[in-house]
Amino acid sequence: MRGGYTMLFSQMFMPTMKEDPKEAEVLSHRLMLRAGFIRKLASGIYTWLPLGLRSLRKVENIVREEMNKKGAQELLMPAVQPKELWVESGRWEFYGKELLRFKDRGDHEHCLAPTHEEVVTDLVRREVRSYRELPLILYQIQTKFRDEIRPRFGVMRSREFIMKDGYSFDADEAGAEKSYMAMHDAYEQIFRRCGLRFRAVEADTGQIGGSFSHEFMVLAETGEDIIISCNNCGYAANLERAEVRAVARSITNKGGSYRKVETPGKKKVEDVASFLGIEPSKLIKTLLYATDKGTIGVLVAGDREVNETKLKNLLSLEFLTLADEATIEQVTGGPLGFSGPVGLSIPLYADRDVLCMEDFVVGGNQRDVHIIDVNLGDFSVRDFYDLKVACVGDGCPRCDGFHNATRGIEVGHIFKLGTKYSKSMNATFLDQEGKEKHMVMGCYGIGIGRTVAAAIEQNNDQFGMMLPFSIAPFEVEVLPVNTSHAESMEVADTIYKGLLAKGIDTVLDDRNERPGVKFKDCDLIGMPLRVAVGERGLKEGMVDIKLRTETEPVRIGRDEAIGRVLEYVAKFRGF
RNA sequence: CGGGGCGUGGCGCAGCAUGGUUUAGCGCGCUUGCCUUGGGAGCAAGAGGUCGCUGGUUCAAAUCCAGUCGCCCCGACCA
Repeated sequence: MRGGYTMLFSQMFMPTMKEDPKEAEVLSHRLMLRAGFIRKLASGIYTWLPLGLRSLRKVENIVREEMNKKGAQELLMPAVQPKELWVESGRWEFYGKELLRFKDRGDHEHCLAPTHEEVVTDLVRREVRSYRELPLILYQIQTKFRDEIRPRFGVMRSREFIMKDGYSFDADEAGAEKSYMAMHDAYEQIFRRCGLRFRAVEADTGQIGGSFSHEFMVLAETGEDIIISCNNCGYAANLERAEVRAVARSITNKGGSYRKVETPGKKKVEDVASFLGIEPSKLIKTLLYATDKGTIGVLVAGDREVNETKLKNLLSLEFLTLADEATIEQVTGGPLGFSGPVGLSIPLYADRDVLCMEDFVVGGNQRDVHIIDVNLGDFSVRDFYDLKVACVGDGCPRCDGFHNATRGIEVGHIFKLGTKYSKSMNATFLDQEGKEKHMVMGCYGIGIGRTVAAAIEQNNDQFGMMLPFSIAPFEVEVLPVNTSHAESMEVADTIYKGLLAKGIDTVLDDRNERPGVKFKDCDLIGMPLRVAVGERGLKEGMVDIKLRTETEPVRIGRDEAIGRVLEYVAKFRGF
């Protein structure tokens, strides 16, 4: 039996654990270790064991099917890539330490690929000459490596990971949008079929520009990302992207009545506010940033944070960081913690909240001094923009609703690249008029392993995993309660073989273990459907069928078991 | 990279402040036998650790000191 298709637990390599391993913090990680899905080799580097691999493959196949349905074609690109391509795209320099670099014996520099824009663009530019060959969507399912700052949560954020990455090449913007929408559609199908509760949210497009980027977020308390969504309309975005509705200015106070007050040693907003006996929202924070376009100042309400992504995009900045103390003193004349807009000569950008503030407090640009009763007429800013980090309760930019916040796990990201890579790497084609044009690209990623982990994170109970039929390692487990009871084994074997013959992904727990051990393992691994065959039931010719999601089994005649299982599978497997 | 913590049989831990009664211990797991079989049983007998590594202090180091490696957790990246 060994070496063949092993669907007998007695012969399967499935090291389950009764106790929680110390290294695991989040639930999915713990369960994946306990259920024998994965084992760690090194920080952020994991082996997928047979059970886990079965789930991983099922996700992969769902991805393949849905990608293929959209006309995308699978290929497989190298993980080791020469430096030259990355220099050409400009990313050898920009990618940073996440890009693992090394030299081969000939002293040539290479990297372990974290993503494949360079290679796929190089491939396509060599082979595609004509608009007739476009559009083209290529994808692969392949191991990537990113030397993450801090790997954690097991396979959720690992350094080596399996990713589906796809790339579209179109002749024009309209085509690129079509490809993008096709991928968006495919992703919806993929995550739906994986049984995930998810949401596609708008994401930042950053330096690449363009207006299209969505992240597919699996909703989970332990998610690392924050999703802002409207309680009224369909608007949803990640935190760095989330916009806030503009509010009309209702203040007419022209100012001119401000005065300085002593605020000895009060640098933080909270300290100043409590010292003056006012709410932090009555203050305006003046933050100085060092940028590639010089030092700038940003004004935001005292109780809010500046969204640096918004700021970066607004001013098309390459580089943005908070100014150091020396710069602050030089620009404002006062120390850190006492900066204010009054009298400053650097460019000031204000959050729109400031428009609705009156008689507020700002720093006095000198030690231990703040200014109170300040109004908009008392200083000048370039303009007012949406610059703050969105919060629960903020107004939706699209309707009259308000923002909610939830946590999510990013399992997919689709991105309109435009001509960033086709320009830097000169990927062109001849259009209908014989003119040379740059291809318009998109890229589309799915973390395959992360998707498995996210599904577990979202589907579990105190006993273990509760994966859906579509991605559980097996669909059905036949569990003979006592393997030394001949009739039990006979009936179990008949049902097991009968289900296999019907194309049901079935496993037989034929281990000579005590019942408790087998039931616990079955629950831990989260077999969607369990058929328990025991001496007791058989006395009446019955076996027990139980869905993992139900608490009580259904007792049914032994000869009807296969038929009933087929009904369940038909109902829940779907697709 | 900064801050915190941990490295002791396969897993989870105790022992370490106050070096020597410890032949380094416990639970789970593992092996063998008996027994048991509808929710991680019971009894008995076993196997398995140069206490992360290197160096130092000492008559004596799991225990003290230094260095080093690995891992985990909290903050800056991304699928």
